[in-house]
Amino acid sequence: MDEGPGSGKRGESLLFLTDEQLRKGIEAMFFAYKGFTSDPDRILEMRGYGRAHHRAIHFIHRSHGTTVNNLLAILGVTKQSLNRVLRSLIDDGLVESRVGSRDKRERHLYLTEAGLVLERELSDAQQARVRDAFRVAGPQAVSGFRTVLEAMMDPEMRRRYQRLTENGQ
Amino acid sequence: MDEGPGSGKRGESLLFLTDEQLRKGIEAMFFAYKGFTSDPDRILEMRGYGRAHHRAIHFIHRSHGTTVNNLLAILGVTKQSLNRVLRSLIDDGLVESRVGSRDKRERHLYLTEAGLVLERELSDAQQARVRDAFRVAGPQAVSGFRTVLEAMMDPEMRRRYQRLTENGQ
DNA sequence: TGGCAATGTCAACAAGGCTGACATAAAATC
DNA sequence: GATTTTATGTCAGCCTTGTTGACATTGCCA
Repeated sequence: MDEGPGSGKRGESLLFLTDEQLRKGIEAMFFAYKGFTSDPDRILEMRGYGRAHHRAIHFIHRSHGTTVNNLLAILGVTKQSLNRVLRSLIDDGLVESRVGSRDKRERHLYLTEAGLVLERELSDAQQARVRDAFRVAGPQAVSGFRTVLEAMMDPEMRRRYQRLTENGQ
Repeated sequence: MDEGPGSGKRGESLLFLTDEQLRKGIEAMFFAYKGFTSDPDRILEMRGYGRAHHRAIHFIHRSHGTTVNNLLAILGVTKQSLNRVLRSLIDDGLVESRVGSRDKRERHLYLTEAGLVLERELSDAQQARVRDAFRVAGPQAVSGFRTVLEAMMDPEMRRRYQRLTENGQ
């Protein structure tokens, strides 16, 4: 390793900020994210869906009646990209799109009964893995895990995340 | 929330395993991973590369002279998929492929000077974000972060991760 | 009434996964 | 020494999911 920025030990209490420690963290993110998505991916595949469908289902479930625009902002994709996914979910009867009552331009999105069933299935699979990991790691580690992840988000996404998690606390 | 598996409080010390806590963890992974990759992605885009190129560059740098087969196992993709990426990196003079001396069927992969430059650029961008997050969160949180991520990996990937991180400790 | 906002849709393109098939060279094995 | 297996590369085609650009509809609002 060369002496790039952040190399070496800058102080007795900063040993966790060496290049080597940072690299471990980076690689841990890579490998963990793979595991994180692998269980739901297997379920989605059987239905002919992909990760994008899971994300849409998750956040529609999370915020019943959310608008398309809001969903776009949370997911951070283009409307054309989201629309493709949403179309298939609506056509398959997993998501319902209702015209807004206050503002009739808006569409409010809800999971149907069938949508809730799939959501539960995906959620169970993903939660099982996260729960096991949390249990093995313990409460203190989990707290640290969340703290670091939050610090890693883009400010705009952090705001959205915090807004999502503060209700339902 | 319904009473799915893992719902509710099972004991005074298990409040961190409620569905709500798990969901926060899941959403934190989603939002954090976005931030985690956004800085390198911007650099890659200027060169006409994508995430797959970054991953290849990272692990070739990490393990100088690794074989194609080894890289395939670490990345968890097909050889056709990796080959496409590797081809462009070799053609662009960022990666060198040398015939193995012991086993001449194998190709050993190395970053060239130009490859090292790009690696450093990508690495600096990603490390800057992770370093800031680590610094803000503190050593204890970082330790918990790594513990949870490790517990979240597939066993096979965890073994690979640990093998990678134990040398160069 | 005119303009802006929310949504949907068509078309085209790119990245990066995948499968299947086939080729070559070298190692390993019988 | 002949055969099989391994490591790699490559062609072709398919899928998901992201992108841009253009355009239409509807409805809110000033």
